[in-house]
Amino acid sequence: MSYENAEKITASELEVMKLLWRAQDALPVTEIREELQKSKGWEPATIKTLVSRLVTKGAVAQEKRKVFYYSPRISEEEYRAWATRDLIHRVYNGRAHDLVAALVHSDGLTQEDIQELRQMFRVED
Amino acid sequence: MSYENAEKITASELEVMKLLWRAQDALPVTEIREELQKSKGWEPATIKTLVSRLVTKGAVAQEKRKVFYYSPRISEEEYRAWATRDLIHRVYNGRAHDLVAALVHSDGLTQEDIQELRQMFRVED
DNA sequence: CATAAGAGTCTACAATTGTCAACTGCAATT
DNA sequence: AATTGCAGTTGACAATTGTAGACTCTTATG
Repeated sequence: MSYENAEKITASELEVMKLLWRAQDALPVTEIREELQKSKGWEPATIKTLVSRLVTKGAVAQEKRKVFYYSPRISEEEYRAWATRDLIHRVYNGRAHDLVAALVHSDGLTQEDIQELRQMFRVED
Repeated sequence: MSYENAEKITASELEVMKLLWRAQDALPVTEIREELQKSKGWEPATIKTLVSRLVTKGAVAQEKRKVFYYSPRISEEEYRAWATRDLIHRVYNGRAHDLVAALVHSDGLTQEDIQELRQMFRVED
């Protein structure tokens, strides 16, 4: 499933997705709750809502066992690709290379990053 | 004024900002309206709302003449920097170079883009 | 088997966003 | 001076988002 036509994932929902992406297997709500309660300070109810909305949106699959187990239906890479294209269109008027230019000139990259990127560009052909 | 503490600019509002960034001088609503009515099909009321909200948010300045003239208070570069940092944090867990990696591997860049980027990285030191 | 914990579902509610209409006052034109 | 058009302001309203409580039904445990 590509992210193309999927509904938009919101910032809060994205935190759930990131957790699911990090996990290798499907997770029961229990684990999702434990994690996000600690890291985000969210109430269990909030977490349950987010997971439900993600299921409704088709971004997360639920698998019935004793209890539902949840796993991502879109990969982090797909989402990243979409989010990046979205940024390029919305903010950079579709010019991908303007984004990279901005990156290079910003202080967002460390000297090491720049080195790495050079490496990357050398390797890519 | 840096964008750091400014309130978030929404997608619709961004269209107004882009117009103001393109214009060299401050613009009266008349011109903003004409442009966006054509390009976006928005009603005058909608456009007026967006401009007002941007003024309230501090993203746009109004200068009193016969009629108010509007101009950006934050530059496109500042906004781009902010939006890009935001993407990197939200989606790439703070790893700027992961973003570039994704870009390089995506089909978002043409072969020419890649050439250009190489150039960029060569020049940058 | 009775009971408690908590997963799953439903409902809620304020803030934000996308869209726009109505009113009000000034300014140009007759 | 009277009229008309439109800038500026206020209000509106539905959809989305962030955040969470309440209720129900299942399942593990005494």
